[in-house]
Amino acid sequence: MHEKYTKPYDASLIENSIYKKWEESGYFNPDKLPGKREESFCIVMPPTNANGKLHAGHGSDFVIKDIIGRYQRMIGKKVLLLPSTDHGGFETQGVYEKNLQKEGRSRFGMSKAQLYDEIYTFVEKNIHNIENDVKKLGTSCDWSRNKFTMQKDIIEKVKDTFIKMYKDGLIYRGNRSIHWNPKFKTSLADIETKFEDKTEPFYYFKYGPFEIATSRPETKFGDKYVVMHPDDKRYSNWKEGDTFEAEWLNGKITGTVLKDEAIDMEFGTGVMTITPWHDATDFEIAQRHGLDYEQIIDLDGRLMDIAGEFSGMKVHIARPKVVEKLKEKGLVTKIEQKHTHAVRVCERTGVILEPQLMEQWFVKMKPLTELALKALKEKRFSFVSKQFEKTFRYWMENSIDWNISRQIAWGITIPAWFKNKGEENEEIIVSNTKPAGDGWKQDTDTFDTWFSSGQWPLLALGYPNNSDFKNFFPTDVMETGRDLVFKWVPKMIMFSLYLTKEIPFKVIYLHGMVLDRKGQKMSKSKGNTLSPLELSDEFGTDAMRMSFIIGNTPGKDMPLTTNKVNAYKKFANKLWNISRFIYSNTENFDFDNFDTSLLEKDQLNKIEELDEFKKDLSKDIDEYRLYLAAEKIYHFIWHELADKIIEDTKDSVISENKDIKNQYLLLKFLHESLKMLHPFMPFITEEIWKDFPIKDKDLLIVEKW
RNA sequence: GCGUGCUUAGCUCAGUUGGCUAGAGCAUCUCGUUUACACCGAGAGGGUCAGGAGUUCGAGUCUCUUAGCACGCACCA
Repeated sequence: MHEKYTKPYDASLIENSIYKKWEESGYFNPDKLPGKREESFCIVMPPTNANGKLHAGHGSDFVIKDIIGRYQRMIGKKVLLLPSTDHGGFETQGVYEKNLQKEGRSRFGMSKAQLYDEIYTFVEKNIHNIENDVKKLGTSCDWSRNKFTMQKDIIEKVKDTFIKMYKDGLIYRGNRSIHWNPKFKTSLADIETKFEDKTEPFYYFKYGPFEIATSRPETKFGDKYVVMHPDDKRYSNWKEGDTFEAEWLNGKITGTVLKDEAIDMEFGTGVMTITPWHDATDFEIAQRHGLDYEQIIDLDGRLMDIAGEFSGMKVHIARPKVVEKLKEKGLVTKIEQKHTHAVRVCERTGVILEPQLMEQWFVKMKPLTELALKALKEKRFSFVSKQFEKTFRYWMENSIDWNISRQIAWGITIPAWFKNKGEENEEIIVSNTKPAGDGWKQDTDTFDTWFSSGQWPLLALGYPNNSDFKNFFPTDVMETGRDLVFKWVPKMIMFSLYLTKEIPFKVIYLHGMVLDRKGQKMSKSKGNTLSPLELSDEFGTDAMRMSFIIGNTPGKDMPLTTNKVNAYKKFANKLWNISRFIYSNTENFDFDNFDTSLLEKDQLNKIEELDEFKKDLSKDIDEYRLYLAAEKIYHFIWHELADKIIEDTKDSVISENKDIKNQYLLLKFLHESLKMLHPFMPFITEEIWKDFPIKDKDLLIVEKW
């Protein structure tokens, strides 16, 4: 009887040493796995952002992939779980700038190169911390292949992709309405923004013969067009191109009437003026009607010279003053104090965004989305939860061109060169090297993070020539959070189809968000976060892993409570005691050489049931019903092995004349149970496996399923 | 406005292709400790499976419909 089993199971005593054993065995590395393994299996793990700590969402993230990986390893495949870190572009720079602020410093007054170097150092340290955290979750990934998006070879390939796409006409330089973050001074893609409801006053102004309504009076300096719906009977006397005189902010102006179907007749007065430079819808109207446009707000978010006495003011300060001036002129007809509307803000920083017209790099999406839709139609990849297929399709059918340039230091520089040829003419060359001749200036912009992470399965495996790429691509499963169904997954599919004609992965498993006990999103500001590491410390990693899986179908959000984690901590202890009982009553039993022909019908039936159970469990895992499989094995061990097998055979193995058939049965059930539970609860099963009476056995992690 | 999901025990949720008496964890109640395990065991209570209609020999499961909730997307001059 082993001393250790006399005490309740204590995860903290064994987890570190077990993980170390696995690492030392080399079995995380597919090249070092024992036995002959024909088939390979690969999951490229979504890169963790280099700027923070692991949160509860990462719990599901790593646990699900690890369960799948461990199972595939046990059924005899060459398994590669590839870990990686993403530089996190804009987000990371934001985190770093906050740190600077705390030190009383700022990035302004620092060269871009200096900022880049400082962030690199910061990130390197963080990556190390994150690695340790991922190990704490029991993740069996191959650290020797760890990849980072800012590695030199990866940067080169990202640039090569850009150049190839430019040559193929899939990337263009365009002057379009983009989302500008005036605080962090960069443009953003649509998916990096979100809407926030704001309740603000809504103003009605007299504008010549019309009444217009707006929530942004401070943008109205240059407006000289009024737009109405062509079917609006109230204004049927006015025709497109009619002009009128109006007293306005800077004195008298001549306005022009436009008719456009984008106007909502129900909203406001049914007439609006347009500000194309600072509103995407207005810009589209202006383009349709061939109008010119003027910038009102600069990149700092301040009014420009056109605003007269208001020039230089931040928009939110100017607004009440502008209204005051209009009031004095007698042009304010009505103010609704509580108008609730959605304002576009930066998803990461919450900063209110200002639409601006700017020259940026855009990816032409249509040819790429068509590739993805075709592959979907041909069922070359599939979603574990079918509902995501619709979301995916919707995004592919409605995506607009993608702004990939960011005006931040922390990112991969865009390999483009500009030469001013006088007036507004600019010559552009896309190349890794400086073009011959004088006057070439390199583009100072960097790529959107998603431009590199979108190519991640390819880049991480060393596309196009690395042997890993040949062995493991296309990968088997993409497992990530359901919020990435349109942010990331389609990009990987499109880049992969474009560059290699292959799909990047066969199966897409999307998990839901982890919520707090009340079903609310976890966030630092609400103070309701549960760190997987704290859970692991308190209840054991194995218990934490089970709680992330059970009772949660793929794609569905899941409230997490410590109560639930505790339930699986109890389960670990139960298994511990089961092992204690079995080992202490089978001492000196020769499991290797037991003659199974001695078994009687009773035992044979039980073993047959065991086989049936295992088949069923395997099927569940094969079809990614991990939540069911975990619950079944839990139930099997507690209510079959403990409640029935042990209870029924107890007397016969405790007595002086031990029944060797039942001893065998107990060990057989324990053997299989440990294997079946191992993907879910790897630490405790590996620990118990140490004492299993088989000679010359290897680690459980590579035991044959 | 468009889309997706949800509504099953007091709470959180499973229930895979329709098929034994609808399950688990937590919570509640009763009993039990010289017992592998009190981080336990034996047992109990608790459900018109949101409402309605339909398909079927049979519906928690499929179809339609009503209501409520959540999330995503679009618009918000």
